[in-house]
Amino acid sequence: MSKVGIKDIAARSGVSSATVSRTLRNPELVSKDTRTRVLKAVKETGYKPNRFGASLRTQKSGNVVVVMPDITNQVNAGIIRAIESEAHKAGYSVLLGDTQNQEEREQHYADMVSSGQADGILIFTPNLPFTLQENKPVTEQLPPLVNSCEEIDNEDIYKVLIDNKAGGRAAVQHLLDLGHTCIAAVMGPKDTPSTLERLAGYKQALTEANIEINKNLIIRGDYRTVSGIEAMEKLLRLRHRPTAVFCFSDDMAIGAMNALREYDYRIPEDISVIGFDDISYAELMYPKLTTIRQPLEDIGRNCMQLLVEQLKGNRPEQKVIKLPFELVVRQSTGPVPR
Amino acid sequence: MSKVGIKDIAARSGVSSATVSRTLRNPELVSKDTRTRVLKAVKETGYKPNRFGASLRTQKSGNVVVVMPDITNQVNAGIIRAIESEAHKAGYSVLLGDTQNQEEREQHYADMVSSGQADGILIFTPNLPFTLQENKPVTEQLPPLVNSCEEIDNEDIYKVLIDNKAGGRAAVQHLLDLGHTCIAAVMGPKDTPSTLERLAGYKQALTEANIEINKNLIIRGDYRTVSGIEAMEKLLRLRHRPTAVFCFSDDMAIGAMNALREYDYRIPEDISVIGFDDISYAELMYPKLTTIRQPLEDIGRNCMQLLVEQLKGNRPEQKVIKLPFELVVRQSTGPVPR
DNA sequence: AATAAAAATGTAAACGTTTTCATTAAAATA
DNA sequence: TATTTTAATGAAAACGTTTACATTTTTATT
Repeated sequence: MSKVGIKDIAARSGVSSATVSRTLRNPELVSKDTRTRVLKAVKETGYKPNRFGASLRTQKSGNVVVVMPDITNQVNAGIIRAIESEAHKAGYSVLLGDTQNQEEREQHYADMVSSGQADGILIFTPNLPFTLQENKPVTEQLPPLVNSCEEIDNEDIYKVLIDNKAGGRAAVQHLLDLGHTCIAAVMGPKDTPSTLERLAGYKQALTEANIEINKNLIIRGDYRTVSGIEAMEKLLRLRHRPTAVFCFSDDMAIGAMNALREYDYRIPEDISVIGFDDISYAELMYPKLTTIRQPLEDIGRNCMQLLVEQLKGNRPEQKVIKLPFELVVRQSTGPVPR
Repeated sequence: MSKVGIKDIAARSGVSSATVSRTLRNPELVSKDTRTRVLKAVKETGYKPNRFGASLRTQKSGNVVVVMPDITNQVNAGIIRAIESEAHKAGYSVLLGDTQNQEEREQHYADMVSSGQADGILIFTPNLPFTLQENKPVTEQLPPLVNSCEEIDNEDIYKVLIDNKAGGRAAVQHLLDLGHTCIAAVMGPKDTPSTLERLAGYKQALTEANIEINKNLIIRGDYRTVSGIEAMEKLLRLRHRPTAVFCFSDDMAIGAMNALREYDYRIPEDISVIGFDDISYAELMYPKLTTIRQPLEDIGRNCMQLLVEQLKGNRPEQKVIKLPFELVVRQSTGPVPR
């Protein structure tokens, strides 16, 4: 591997290392003549400035770390793709922090910014992996940071979110509009903000329609497919079966549909299913899944842009960016059977 | 953010910075007494050793970069999850290089290892983004590196692969066993090794069965869903329609099934569909997709392990690890209609 | 108690850049 | 042509660690 350093280039082109550095970082400061000479040497040797030397001096890593529970998830994958793309544009590299829901790992990735290995952090879990001191303003204690998807309970940090409660409400309202009154909910993982909000939306919609909330119709899931299957199996055992099911994620909705098919129910003739997310496979299911779309691309892009702003040293006035969701009606929901 | 450095800790605990460093890196070299004292200071201040100082000295970044065409893809996502997990175990962080099929980006990520920002690289594209000199042995010119999924045309680099040709052959053989003789193929992106191999397998199986290869039945795709839809539409227009379709990816198979449904074909009664990959959604489709399974988890794990070996300074004898595929028969394939 | 061996610690150099400040060369102005 | 201004370059310090080597302290051996 290349052991050629800035001094080699300096020697090779008969200038000082300072000039080499300038040629690479601030070409306008160096004469055309020497510039070409240096660049030639760089090309010939394949010289790449050592990042640590540079970073040590500048105190900037050029990295950004993103902390996510599971990158396999289509929602997260979609978001991270946009992040990566936007980061690249801004000249940053992204360090992947797949936490697999382990707090230890979350901490580990947060430490990367403490240790200077990353200049900023994107957090998609509801925990703030930094300890704050009471007396000081929050902003001064935190690195460039933005939070998304699972809202951290702190008003002072930057966030990009969708209105999960309104989303949940819209989903249920759609079912109500179709005449359903016995509507089940399959929740996401316990105590996650997104799930709590969607549940609040579910309850609000029912309450507004003067429908009593039936605890038996609310099942706990974890956003993953199998939990959708299991939830559906539980619901089917009920004496008063729901005629519609609102799953808090598309993956669970897909699981639910598979369970229904397993037991020969027709969708939506017997039971309607609505999901949340609008992952790409939603419209590829049979029947095509009705769902609430999250603008994944936008979320990722906005997250990164908001981070880049901070990285530039700015503290944008607006702390939270709300992005719109959208009800996408397809084939998995239909009128209540009579 | 923390501006506390090793010297602060040294001062705080009344030792030299060398001892602090040792306490953190080689605790066994320092007496129990001072150790606790130093650790206390570290804890109190929340000191995190600056990575650049350390890396500059040790010439190790503790990072690994993975270069992939598209992280949104379920296949890649599955692999990278395993990579991340394995990397974490070995104490490495992973830098995400989503190239989005742009050569410029590939190069960019490869430069990260040249610049010392990463100690090793995992490459899932068929190009080697390093220039080699003829006269020297390849191994000496390359950083720790392993290649997977899309095979790079070079015998000297470490690889973990599945036998795509045999996989293609197995898929077609399964269809032949069901009595099909008019079998279409929907290829992946032009000139990618994986697709070329699977095509070779397809042709071999047909030739062995004494079936002439019909070019009209071979359609070019790009592994993505829409190309599967389009390919199927083309096939349906043919005077002699195939009775079975082998799609070189599950995504395309899913697209193909959607197209078939769109035009009221029954699967598998009218046309059988087989995919490749066995992504998690394969068994959630209706009908459940028959496919060739790639052991994603294994691929990722082996890649990282092979890389870690090299990172340790070893050059394992065995250059390529072959992993087994598996035919997973589900519901999307059936006997030929008569 | 004297010596040798081992353990603990400190000193200082080194890692490869960037950038401030000083200096020199070139261009513009008088 | 002499002077001022601007542009181009160089010298050297600084970034924060780790570690080879030197030194001191402790423990073991005689």
